[in-house]
Amino acid sequence: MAHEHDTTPQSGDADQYDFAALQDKWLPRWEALDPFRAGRPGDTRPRKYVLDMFPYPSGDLHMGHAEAFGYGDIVARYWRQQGFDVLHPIGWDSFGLPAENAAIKRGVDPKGWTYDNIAQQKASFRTYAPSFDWSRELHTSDPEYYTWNQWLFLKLYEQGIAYRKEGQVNWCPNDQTVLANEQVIDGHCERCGFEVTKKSLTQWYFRVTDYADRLLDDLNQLEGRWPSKVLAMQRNWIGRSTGADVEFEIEGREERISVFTTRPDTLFGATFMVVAPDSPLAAELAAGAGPEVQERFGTYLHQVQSETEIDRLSAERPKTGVFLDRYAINPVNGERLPIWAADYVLADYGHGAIMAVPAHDQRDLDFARAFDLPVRVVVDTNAPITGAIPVIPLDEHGVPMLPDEAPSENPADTGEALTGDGRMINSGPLDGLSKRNAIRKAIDLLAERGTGRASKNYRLRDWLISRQRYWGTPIPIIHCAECGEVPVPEDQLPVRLPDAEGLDLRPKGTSPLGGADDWANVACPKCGGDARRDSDTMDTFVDSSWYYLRYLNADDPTRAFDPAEAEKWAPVDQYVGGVEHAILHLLYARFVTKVLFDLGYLSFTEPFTSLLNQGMVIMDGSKMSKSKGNLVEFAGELRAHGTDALRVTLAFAGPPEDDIDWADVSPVGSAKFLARAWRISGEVSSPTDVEWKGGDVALRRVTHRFLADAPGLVEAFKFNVVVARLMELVNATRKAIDSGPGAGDAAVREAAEVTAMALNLFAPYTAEDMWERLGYEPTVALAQWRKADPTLLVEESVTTVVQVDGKVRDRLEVSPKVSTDELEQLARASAAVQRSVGDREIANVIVRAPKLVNIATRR
RNA sequence: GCUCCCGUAGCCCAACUGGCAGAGGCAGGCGACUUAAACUCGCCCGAGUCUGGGUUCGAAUCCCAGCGGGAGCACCA
Repeated sequence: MAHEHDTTPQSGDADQYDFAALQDKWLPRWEALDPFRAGRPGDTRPRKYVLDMFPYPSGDLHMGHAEAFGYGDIVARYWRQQGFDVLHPIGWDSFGLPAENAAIKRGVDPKGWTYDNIAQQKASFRTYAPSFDWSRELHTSDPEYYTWNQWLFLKLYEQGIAYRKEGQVNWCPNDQTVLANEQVIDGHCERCGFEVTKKSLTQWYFRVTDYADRLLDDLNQLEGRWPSKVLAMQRNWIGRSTGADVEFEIEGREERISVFTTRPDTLFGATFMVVAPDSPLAAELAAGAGPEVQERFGTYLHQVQSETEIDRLSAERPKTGVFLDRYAINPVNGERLPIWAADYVLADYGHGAIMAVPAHDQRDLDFARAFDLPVRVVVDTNAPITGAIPVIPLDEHGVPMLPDEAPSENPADTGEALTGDGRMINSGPLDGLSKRNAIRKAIDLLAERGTGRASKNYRLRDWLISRQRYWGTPIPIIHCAECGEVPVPEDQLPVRLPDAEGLDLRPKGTSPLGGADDWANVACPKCGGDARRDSDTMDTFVDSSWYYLRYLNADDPTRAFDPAEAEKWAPVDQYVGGVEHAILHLLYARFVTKVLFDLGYLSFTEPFTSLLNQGMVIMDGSKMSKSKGNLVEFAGELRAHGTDALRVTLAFAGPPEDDIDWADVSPVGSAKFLARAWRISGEVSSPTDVEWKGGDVALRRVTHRFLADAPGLVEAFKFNVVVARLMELVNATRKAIDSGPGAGDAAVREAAEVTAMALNLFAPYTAEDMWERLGYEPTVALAQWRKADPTLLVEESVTTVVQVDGKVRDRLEVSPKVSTDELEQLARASAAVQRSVGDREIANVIVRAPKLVNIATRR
């Protein structure tokens, strides 16, 4: 501070940070440079594939898009600066219901509506400046794309993975249409709010359940690379449970009935059997029981089927059911078990029938108490369990307690089923065993007698992919009266979607495509006779299940994707998107990837190596919505603050996976920071070839600490911390200019250059302009990340904290290379320490050189 | 009901995974520049980490219990 510097900013526009001018200036120049095209011939850089979940073209970008694409772009730009050829493509998930709904409501063409939206949204994207390789842009609604959906369908069909069956599907009685599971919100239709019911229809499915074990087990590979929340949700959704299938003889029936149970150890506690009322089995059993039972059952079934999802959602409601006047025989003890039909048993899980053990299952107990059925305890949950050896509990006199008098509470009285571990009682050969051992032994027993075996079941159901909708991929199947289902030959693909013109798109329970007779009536590819095309279209989740592969060769008209390109780029290194797709999309993409692996097209089994889920942008503590009047419009924010300030604000707000409350953040503050950084680039007065070594060491230390730390922070998605560290660097530079060595110092130029280079991740326009003002050619996006100088990372001296009994008593300035012994001597010599220790005896000295010494005294 | 995650300055968030609770921002205060204001620049103010136990030389960090908030699943045998 001994010398003076002229730090007065020059007046005039040259020193006014104007984000709009920067955007106008750089956008056309970048587009001319086209720096983000990946996979150029001869490019020898290592590769990275960074992918954002592609958007549905709703017309404009919103804050959620800004956040997600902003994060994806940080990662893409980062890897580019680390020397990678980065593939960062973009496309449009452009099939789907909103286009069709708009068409119905306003009488417009779904195609025109969709492509208009894309054009509009693309314009917003340009200003927001993500570093996309636009040359690979795809639209799932183009025949060039969906023809490969059809190809995929045919491959799955050949494998028996795509199949048609009749099943219970979600049905909206108001809209007269089938709904996907994801379109049922709390039992209501997401479009009209009507209560959803079930209807039996013949639909196309993909056999996801065949892959259940792999989908579950392979999640272990993703541990630590995917959010644990998503892994948990997928595990939960797949819901594997292990147990046994047990076969019961039925009086008056040839074949035995299988039930699935996770508790074969409690077989001796079974007191009745329950079948799902809406299963064929229930109908058959009732039919065999005489007219009175049949009538009772019919009434009950009718009642069950008229129930809405809402009713079924309530687990609290009382149990209902009817006795079928039939009996099953318990295979382990020959007991007669009455058979009931009750809707707490689901037709499509396990075998649609259960053995009821009311003493040890809460649902069975509730049912037993409602209908006064017997309850038999077979596990003494009060008995201590020691490893594999059963321990017989003693009573207060030291006498071993006999099994029959052991349990203290009777579930029939308390209403609480005993579900814990314990010692088997009243169970013949299983008596005395622990739960785990009893399960094993029960399965052995059943296997010996040929009445059961170990078994697994899943909560996961097969994927219903057919939709009675227009705006989707036509299913490439032809129905022939003679030949049945005939797949469209591959060389006749694509089956193009007919024009919407003249079709009635209103939902009426059948596919609009069925009304396009010219389109639907075709000759059977097999026999040449009259036949009709399948009129359903595919779930749009089929489109998104493999799109990451299409980007690799988006223009190739000869195949869905090139396995050689897949070998080069895939799997995706970094996937970014919303947690709302935690199950459906991600599960389907994982499934399709495994199928393609099995077919020999891919060499990997998981599509997305690492996953980042961004949180939501909220306002005033709650989700933004028009009705709440707390909407933050992306377009308005962009106009007010510009791309860079928005992107910095989103990156700086907190951990990316947390929700961002727009009321808590300050885009104005971000703009100030950017202006501050930008101004520095105009003040630097040293030449581009200045020697760094001559620069101010204190500032250089800050710069190089940043260079050393930022990569790890970016890779850990701690974008907020990187921005904070950049702010620190800018503050330090400002200080060096104003009250340090001044704007001409080499360290100031170095800091400004590093700031520009790093700001490229968050604020591309500001970074580029700084780069130019510092004397470089565009583009900073391709400038390589500087290596930190290790000699600048070690301090000349560090502060050692000296504690006595954990409390800080002194600080010592020492060399970072100080030895443990030396440091201990220094600490012991400290006057403050000696005063603090007093005359107490020193029990232990912990030295963590060079940072800390803790002296523990005997107390 | 079950499972998981999170509680740090007025607010948003850091803290090398056990070693000085503060990197950064917002808000607030003071000052410089200005006729004044805005802008800009500088300085300042700030919690002992939700509560109660435990482990440890040492706990925001690990363990147990509770309180508060959020998310997912919910008759899946």
